[in-house]
Amino acid sequence: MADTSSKTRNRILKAAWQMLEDNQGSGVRMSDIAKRAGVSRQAVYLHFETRLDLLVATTLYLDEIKGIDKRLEASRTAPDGRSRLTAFIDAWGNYIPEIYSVAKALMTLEATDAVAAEAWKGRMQAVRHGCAAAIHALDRDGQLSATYTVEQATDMLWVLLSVRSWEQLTRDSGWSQADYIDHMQALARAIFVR
Amino acid sequence: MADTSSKTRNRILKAAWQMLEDNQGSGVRMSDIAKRAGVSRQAVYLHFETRLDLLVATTLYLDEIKGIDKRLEASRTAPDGRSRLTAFIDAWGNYIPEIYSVAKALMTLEATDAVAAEAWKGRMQAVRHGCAAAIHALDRDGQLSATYTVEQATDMLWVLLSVRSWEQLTRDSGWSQADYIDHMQALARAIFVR
DNA sequence: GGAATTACTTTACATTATGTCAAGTGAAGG
DNA sequence: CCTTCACTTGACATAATGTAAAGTAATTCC
Repeated sequence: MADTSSKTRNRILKAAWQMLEDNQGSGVRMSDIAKRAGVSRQAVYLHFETRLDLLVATTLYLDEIKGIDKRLEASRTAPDGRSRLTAFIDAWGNYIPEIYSVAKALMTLEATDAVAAEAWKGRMQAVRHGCAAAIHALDRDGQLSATYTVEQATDMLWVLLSVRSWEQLTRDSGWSQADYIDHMQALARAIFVR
Repeated sequence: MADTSSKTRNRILKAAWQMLEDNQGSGVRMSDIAKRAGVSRQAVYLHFETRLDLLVATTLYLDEIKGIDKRLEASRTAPDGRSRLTAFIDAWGNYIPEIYSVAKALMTLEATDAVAAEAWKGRMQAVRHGCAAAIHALDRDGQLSATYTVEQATDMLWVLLSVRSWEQLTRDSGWSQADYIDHMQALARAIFVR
């Protein structure tokens, strides 16, 4: 069954997620996932051609489970650019820790595998679109700081809200999640809002 | 000869550097480096215990060749905190592209190898010290924005000046090196200088 | 009720890069 | 002449991904 809805397929996805969560996204092998799902290693390959395919499918699975679309919608319906920016940072910034482990595994592949790099890039483009939408909203309100073009502001916001930046601040520098959100919101308002 | 100054050892380091530069830090094997250096693969292991050791040695080799210490000195002798911050961003920010390929190879290992993670962390701590020094100078002048503690400002500057952030802006978003430097300097002044 | 299909298991193997091991070579130096 | 040093040569261990082929047990179809 190459279908996207199969009991086994879902068990594998859940196992992959849990396994990555337990190990913070590193050192998880196909055989570990298979074992956790209670199937043979080959069964995994029956549902996912490669490890990369499985990881990508796991991020999509998480997006669905976690209802990220709905959560991002709050920022889309914000009354003005400024509050939209704040809401977007809240929604995306708080989603990062929930997907971090799976994202980490994908980022690890990214470095050595060109196909994985493309896949990760695609996923991150979605975030960039969110950034762009927030900046555009600000611009439409005539509230975007003159220091930045729409393009530049989008790029900068995208970097600030990257998984890597989140990782460095919360993991390496020990910031709490609340501090991260608060500071990012304050920083974004300080530099982007006129 | 386990010495740090040996003709062959230096040839290997140079070959590693060139090879990584040519391939942007990915897909470079020990055998490729050996071939380029004109020695056997085993000769490389005679001088460097592991691939990680070789990569770390290559970054140190680059630091020396490029004279990074001297270049960072300019920021240390700046007359005031504000100019010190600007000078530091100029020095470090312009050093990143010169070491990027080697750094990339190290960052790739970082994801899977705990020892590599430690090594990379150590190298990045040096950058953090530079950030801390610049922020401290600003603070001594009574010029640090009230929005940040010294600690927080250091962490934030460290993220902004991380290799990952540079990578995303210049590689993924297509910023020129000059744009990167200018914007980082302007941003840092805007948020950190009172 | 027998045949075919489906989903999965089991076992074995190819691949690729790192790192180890042991024996050999050729030149420099006492 | 003999030893030591720096390096070479070739073989092997390891670890994980991915492939291949044959087998099994349950369901479905006629």
